[in-house]
Amino acid sequence: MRRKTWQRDAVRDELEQQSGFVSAQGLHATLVTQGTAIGLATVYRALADLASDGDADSLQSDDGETLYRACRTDSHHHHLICRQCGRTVEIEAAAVEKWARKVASDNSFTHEYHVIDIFGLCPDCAK
Amino acid sequence: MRRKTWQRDAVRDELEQQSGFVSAQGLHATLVTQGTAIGLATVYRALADLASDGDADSLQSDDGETLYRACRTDSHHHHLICRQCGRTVEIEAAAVEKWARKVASDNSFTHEYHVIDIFGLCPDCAK
DNA sequence: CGTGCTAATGATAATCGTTGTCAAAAGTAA
DNA sequence: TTACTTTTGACAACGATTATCATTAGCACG
Repeated sequence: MRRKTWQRDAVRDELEQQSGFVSAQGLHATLVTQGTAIGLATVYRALADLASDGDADSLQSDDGETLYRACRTDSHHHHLICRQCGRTVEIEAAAVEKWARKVASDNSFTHEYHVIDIFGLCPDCAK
Repeated sequence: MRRKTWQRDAVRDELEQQSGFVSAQGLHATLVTQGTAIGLATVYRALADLASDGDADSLQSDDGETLYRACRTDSHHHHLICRQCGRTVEIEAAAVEKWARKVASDNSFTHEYHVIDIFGLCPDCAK
């Protein structure tokens, strides 16, 4: 049985506050800076639980960190992210949304959600 | 100036021998088992060079390893993943690949790569 | 051929994200 | 309350990767 603790709530709330993907360490640092005394291991555990409950997406960044994002099934958007400076551009993806839903239903998968993000080098960092 | 060494050749040859993705450690182990005395750090460096030269693809596995594959542009694919049991279905995404590249170039981003994964509940887990 | 310069190697130490450990603290049902 | 059990958190441990640095060996060029 999963118990309700203020730590889990704090992690969930802070994750929902974030616009994009965050690392466990980053989220922990944010919480601590805000005056929330919470252990790093607890943040890792809370995020792992959120991800396995389907309340968060997770993916591996190219430098080996696990990144998390609050799972928004309603209105979510995608990002084009510069891997050098972190600059992001919001992108329209209606066609891809539809494609993702179709792939899922073609394979009889339900409760579909997806992680679609594009990375690259922005013009300024390309030189 | 990049010098030619038998170690780099050994890594490249062995990588081309492999059918799918391999980790640096795995490739090193294979080489050593075959009687090739080569250092682990050298394998890491050779693979990183191959990847940055565009001769190999690299990606992060879900357990945090960097995996390498000799570059074959026709075998890039994405996954439909059951978030309950982990069962995965490989999916073709040629149209989405093209879309991702277009989004990147429309915004003058170069060296594009993307994270596209679809999650859901497979038929068995849906009940 | 040497000879000199310097990139590459490899054993090992260091780093970094993450997970395991375990005693203490706190949620929950009675 | 009480009893039981999960969760927490400080810290140790772990595994993949990277840095260090003395040694080795490509690769011009004489």
